[in-house]
Formats: sequence, C-alpha cells, structure tokens
Amino acid sequence: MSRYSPADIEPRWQAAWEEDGSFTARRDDTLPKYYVLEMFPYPSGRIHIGHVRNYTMGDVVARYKSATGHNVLHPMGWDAFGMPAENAAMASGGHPKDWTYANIADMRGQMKPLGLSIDWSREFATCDPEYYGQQQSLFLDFLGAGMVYRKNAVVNWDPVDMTVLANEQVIDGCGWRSGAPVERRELTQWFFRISEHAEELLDGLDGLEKWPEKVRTMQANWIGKSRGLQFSFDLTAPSHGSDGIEVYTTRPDTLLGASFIGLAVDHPLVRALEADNSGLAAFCAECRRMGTSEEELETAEKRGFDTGLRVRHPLDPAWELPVWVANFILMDYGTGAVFGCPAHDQRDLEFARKYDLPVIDTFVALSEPAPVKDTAFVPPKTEKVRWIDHFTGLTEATGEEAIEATLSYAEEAGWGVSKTQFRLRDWGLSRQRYWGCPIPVVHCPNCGVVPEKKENLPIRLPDDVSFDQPGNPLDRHPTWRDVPCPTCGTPAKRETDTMDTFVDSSWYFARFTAPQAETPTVMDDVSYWMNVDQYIGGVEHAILHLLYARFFSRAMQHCGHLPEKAVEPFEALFTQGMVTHAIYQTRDAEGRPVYHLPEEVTRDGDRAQVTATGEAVEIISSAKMSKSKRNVVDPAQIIDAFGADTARWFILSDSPPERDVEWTAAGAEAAHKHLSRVWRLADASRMAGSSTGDEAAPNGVSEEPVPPAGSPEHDLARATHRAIADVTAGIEGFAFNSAVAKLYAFTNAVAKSKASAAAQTKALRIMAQLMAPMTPHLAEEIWSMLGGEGLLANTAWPKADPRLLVDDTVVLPIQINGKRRSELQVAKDMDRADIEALALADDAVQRALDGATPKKLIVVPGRIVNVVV
RNA sequence: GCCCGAGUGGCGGAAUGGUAGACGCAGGGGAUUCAAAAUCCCCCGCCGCAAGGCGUGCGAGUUCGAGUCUCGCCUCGGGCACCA
Repeated sequence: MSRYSPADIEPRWQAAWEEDGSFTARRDDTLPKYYVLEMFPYPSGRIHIGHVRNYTMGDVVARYKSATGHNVLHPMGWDAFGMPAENAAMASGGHPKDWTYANIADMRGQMKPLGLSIDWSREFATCDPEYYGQQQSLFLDFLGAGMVYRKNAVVNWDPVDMTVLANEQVIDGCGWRSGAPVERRELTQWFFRISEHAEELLDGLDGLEKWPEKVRTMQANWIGKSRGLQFSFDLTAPSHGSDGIEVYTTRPDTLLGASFIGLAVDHPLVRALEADNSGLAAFCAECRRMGTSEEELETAEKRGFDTGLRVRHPLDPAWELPVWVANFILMDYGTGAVFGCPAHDQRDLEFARKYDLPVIDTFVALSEPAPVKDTAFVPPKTEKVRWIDHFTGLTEATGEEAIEATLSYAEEAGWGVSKTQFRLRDWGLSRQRYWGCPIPVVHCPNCGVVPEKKENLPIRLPDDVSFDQPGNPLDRHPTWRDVPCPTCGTPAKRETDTMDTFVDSSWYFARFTAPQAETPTVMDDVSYWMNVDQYIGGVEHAILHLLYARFFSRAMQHCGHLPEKAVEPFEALFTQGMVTHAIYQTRDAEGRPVYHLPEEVTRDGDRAQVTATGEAVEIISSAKMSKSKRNVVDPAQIIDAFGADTARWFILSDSPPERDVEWTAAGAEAAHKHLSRVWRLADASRMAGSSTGDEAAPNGVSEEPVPPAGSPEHDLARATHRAIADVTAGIEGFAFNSAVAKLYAFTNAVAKSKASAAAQTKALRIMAQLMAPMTPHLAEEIWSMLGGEGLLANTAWPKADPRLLVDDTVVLPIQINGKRRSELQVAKDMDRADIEALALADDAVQRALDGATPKKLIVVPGRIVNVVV
C-alpha cells in the first residue's frame, strides 16, 4: 500500500476492536469507572451530520478516558417511540413498528462505520417490550407511591381529524393536515407530581458544578420559584357561589395601582358566567380557538371582556374595580386571576390603554412623580425608589423591601398570606396515540382505575392496527381494550393512553447499566456505573428532558431502583451547539408548506430551485436540523468519499463544540489531505526502518534523558511534549477544535524536523496516540506501521514531560498607553527592576517619553510591560 | 411576549483582563511537471507609497490595559410544558 486508504484501513481496525472486545464494558472494582453518554437518537431514518458531531465528541471522551486508565461504559440505544412513526404509517400505509425498526437498522448501519467505541451489546430501543415493560413497572411503583394522579387538562383538538394535536402540528391556529381551526378540549389525563419536587429540583442545581451555568439558570427560571401575596378581592355581590376572587401577585407593593381584575379564560368563575352571558361565551370561544402553547398565548393580541362584576379593593371597601376576562392570563400559574396595575406593568398598561381603564401612577416614582405614558414604570427590586402615601408607611425603599413590607402588612391585617409559588407545573404524560408505552392501568366499572398486576407486564402494543381512520388506533381495536379487572375479574377496559416519549428518555441511562435485567435496574450494576460521568447532547434539551430525567431519578431512588447518589444522574453535562442548515420550502396547491431536502435542491447564492422540477424555492434562514423541516444533511457523502476518520476529524475541527454551526462541507477535502499527510509521514518513517528503541515503555517518557539543547531532537521532543500538553488540555476542556489545531501544528513541526529517523518515529507514535480519540482508525494504522505493540486502543495516554514544556526566554510586549509599540526578549525569570530598566531604554519608549518620566510603569513579569506617559 | 445564549478577517475560528486574528479554508505568488493532478515553499485584517492610522455587532462605562468585566441597544439562534 502506498497511500492513505481509509476504505481498507477502517473496516480492518473495526474488526480488530470487535475481536478484542475493546469496548465491551464489564464491572471491575480495581479501576475507576467512567460512564460517557450521548443523548440517544430518535430513529428518524438516516443519521445526519448533527448526530456525527454528537457521537464523535462522546467518542473522543470515551477513548480518552479509556486511555487514561478508566473502565469506560459507552452505550447506545434508540429513543424509538414518537409521532413520526405514526405519521409515516398514515402517509405510506406501513406499520410504525416496521418503520421504526427498519430505521434503526439503517441508522445502526450508518453509525457502525464511524468506528465509535460503543458497547453495542447493551443496545436497546425504547419500543422494545423488554424496555417499555420495565417502564410500566416503574409507572406502577410511582403510582403506588402516590407520585402519579389523574386530572383534567386542555389539549389541542382537531375537529376534522378527530385527534389531539401536538403544538408542533398546530399551524396558525389550524390542524396541519385538516387545516381546520383547532379547538381546545379538556380530557382526563395522567400526571406525574413533579411540582411536589420543585424545591428539591431547584436546590439540586447548586450541586451541579460541572453543568453549564446557562443550563442551570434556564432550569431555575423554568422552575420559577417566586414569593408573593395571595389574597382575595371581595365581590360587591356574590356570583355563582363565590364571594370573592382569589389572586396571586409577586408585586403586592403595587397594590395601590390596581385598576382591574383579570381572569383566565378557563377560570372556574368565567366558566360559570359563560352560561348566562352569550357575549362572554362568544369571547371565550374565540380565545379558546387558539393553540395551548405559552408562546401563542403570550404573543397573541391582548384582548379582554368586561364581565360586569365588580370587586372591592382590600385597602378601601369604597374602591370598586371591574372584573375582566383576559386572554393573556394563564390558568396554570397562581390562581388564574391577577390584579392589573397598568402604571407599573407594561402588559397591564397596554391592556388598560386599549380598554380605557385607569392608570394610577401617583404612589411610587424614581424620585419625583412622573405620569406614565407609553412605558410602565416597574419599581426596581434592588434600587431605592420613593413611595408616596404608601399604606405600609414606606417613604424610600427598594422594590424588594416594599414587597416584604407589604407581605407583613397584609398578613398582620389578616387579609392576605405570603406564599411561595412555582411556575413548574405537573408533568402530563398521557398521549392519545398508538406508538408509545401503554399506561398499565385498567378501568373497571366496579373498582374504578386499577393498576395492572406486575406479572402481566409488559402490556404489549397490539400489532394489528390501522391508521386509515382518524383517532387513536388503540381505542378502535376490536379486542385489545377488553381485559378482566386485575382486582375483581369483571370485564373491564384498558387505558388507551400511552406515555409521553419524555418518559422513555428519563431513565434509559440507568437501564444501560443492566439492559437485559428482569427488573428496571439491578442495584449492583446501577451502583457501580451510575452516575453518568459525562452527558453530552444538544442544548435544545437543556430544560425539559434534563428536568424530567432529574425528577425520574428522584422517583426511582424513592422506589428503590437507584442508589442515593444517583438522584442527580448526570455528574457533568456538555451541551453541544446545533448543526443548522437553511430550510428549503415551497407551497402546495392549498398553500401549505412543503419542505425539501438539501440534496433535492440546487442552490446558487440566495436563490434555489427544486432540481427535479425547477420550481423556485424559498430559503428560510438556518435552523436546527429537523426531520420534519427536512433540512438535514446526510454524512454519507463525506464518509463514502473520504472515510470515517476524515468525517470525524472535520466535524471536530470545524468549530467550538458548544457553538451552533451552519453546515457546509467546504474544507472536508482539506481535512482528508491532512490525514493523508500524516499517513505519508508515518509511511516515510516506516521506510526509514528505524526502531525507537523504547518498545517497553512507549508512553513512559518522563524517565528518559532530555536530548541536548539546540539539537533537532531537542526541538522535536519539545514540540511533542507541547502537543501532549495542549491536546490533553483541549480534550479535557471540550475544546476539540483547539486540540485539532495543536495537532496540525505538531504535524508541521514533525514534517520540518531534521531529527533522526528514530526520533521522528517516536514523535509520530505519540502523534498517533494523541490523534486516536479523534481518528482512531488512522491512529491504529500508524501505530502498527511504526511497530507499536498490540492495539493502540489499549495503550495508556502519553504524559507530557514538564522539563520540555518550559521556555528559558520570553518575549515581553511593551505597550505605551495600552497600545503595543515594541517588545523585549528577556530571560524567563528576570526581575522587575531589570525589566523596567530595559523597557525604559527601549527606542519606542524613549520616543514616546520625549525626555519626560512616565506617569506609571506597569510590569507584569512574564506577561507584559505598559508605560503610561 | 418571557427565559437562555451567540456575534472576531472573504470563510470556520484562536486568545488565564495583558502582543487580536493561533490553526485551517478560500485566494495570490513561486518550485516541481512536457502538461496536469498530487506535493513542497512564500504572501494574505482594513486604509495607506510610506510613516502611520483604524480595527472583535452598535453606544456608553470600569481599568495602566477590554474580544474578555458592567450597563443600555441591535441582529441571529435555542426553549416556552403534546417535535424529539
């Protein structure tokens, strides 16, 4: 062989690893364990370049940790339930199960050639009955522990397709298939009591030191702990059995500015009022013709309806306020009712201006009272402001102090209670869909809702279902629902709701520690392997998935399925940026969007057309790769053309791992050229036929003598050890792009080196070791070409020799007034006074000073000199 | 709308508060070649002949010194509870 040929090299080394069992994880108490996990993929059909990025990063960590003496667990599985499988079945008539398993086979077939160091013996899919049966068992434990309950909740209902729609399926208020306006409908649904754990989930964030700060902040804000006042506005006349309206506010200090009460559309009182107020009923119906997402509610035009009811202000019974229904008030937060304070809340102000409600702006101001016009004045929480005739007697206080004073005042006066409130809502897990984990309960006419017996698990999904009619196939199945009641034996009906797919992904990491066990987990295994030492995945999962998984770990621990230490299951988290791509869109005859894959489109700058038809394509700015938007890039082309190592090297070198990247393949060829160059260097070294003479200790360099200073061997050894230090730091710090850059520099150093053949071979073997986490096949090949013993995958990571990392002299930049003007080359340990003298003698400094003495002279030894003139 | 990020040459990006632009892509020049491919060498932020000046989305501020810290904006991206 005379040139780099990944097509030959890569399968050969993959077979060697497989034969060696290099990546099979076994418990071993003599070694520190390390559990690396990438968020498992949804089997959408093909892997895309974002997957390659994710799994390559994880593989770098796994291989590096293995080389540094850890017993590594690095598993892979499939998040296999979900809507796309049903959509595919509806679109092309297949079965979701067939579609899903075929996709898994395809994707596994695409992933294996990447040479990932995965223990494939642990693979499972969440749609395997062996997995979801254990999940049903967990559900029953949670149910028994009182962590699951049923209540009514609102869903998006498509009246034509007779089906519940996901928020994603609601487009401009209409069903994505039927085009019919979506309705809100209330269904009885299952919920996990995650909100009972709000405080714990919040407090737990403090301990997650190896999580990105931004993720902890996002989770904390999501949980949304707040302190406020709960109290009642008495109705001037009782209405439908209520005497007053309970409100919750986080700004009780602005109570003097109250000018109306706002009720959520779904507030119980509103529901009651609707019955005999057709105008209100029409208004509410209008508001309900809207999706359920918070985004939609918050961005919709603010609208209100005066109920005609009046309430009394708690501080002054003579003061009456109108009660409005408003479409921006959330029933799920607080009491579903607020008081509006237009002067000190922007949204309330806009509402008040629209409906001509009073704006009371006279009791708090920055210094002098100023009338509020278009912008509400929100009293700052931590800055002192002036309070005028405030009922608490405050005159000057921060918002926070005013809130506290108000809380005490209301509590003492007895008309309000201070209350801690969380934004976090209970987790609704019911889905009216086929392709999910069946909820293992039975509805019995005698006993009510009865849990299945564990010995009946798994409750399997029936295979004989069809998707040619609207609605949930489980509901329509001729026999599947019919079961005897587990308690009394009378004929009963199975629950037909399946679980939210977030449930599936909330404990898979624990299942990987004993994927074939007859119980959800096995304590010995889960105790050995948990926690996940490094979790890696897209930042788009920063809130929901990670929060649900954290809740699940607590619940599992409570039920004895996880050890105490695993309540926080992810020790370290790395959120990689997304690989984005433009979305190519056309419209069908009805004006609905049609998306096109990048490979179906011919693009020229800002213009694009469908290659096959010539139809003009609208280019929508880049967004995260998503199957539904079809803006996915298949890595197969790069892998086919250049091999897996090039794909891996390129995706790692391209940009910092945490940052989003707009995908472009420009440069993939250059990555391949580089790997070829490394191969040629190794090949030349092999031809030179030199032995390094240190076969016994390929990595134990620190005991060796340092080559004489000034020799090419010395320079090469320095470059080598610089590279070891830099690449190690790059990998440890998730700066893979920098690690790659350092390896480029090291390659240049080796290529230019005049050192002996033996010294070069030695350097190249270390280069192979340093490259192994990124380009494992090429690294093995070079290792073997240069006489390395055994598999490189089993060798220890090289150690940098500190003697070769230090410099004797440093270049010290000289700044004049902060601008670099000159530099000094000085001994590393030269003392301050000598540096000052040299700096002042410098030509540029002399010119700048022009005979004067410097105002200030800053010397940071080893760093910089700054002369202030 | 709310929460969280990001913004540096033509491009991807580098830079413990201390020489902005490492490393690479693209581009330019040269060597080699009958020619090409491949490879190797050199140049490459902007303005300027030069001296020099200007430069990290915009505007302020802190500091001897700011890409980095603070405040206010702009633009783009992610999330917003039934996409996964």
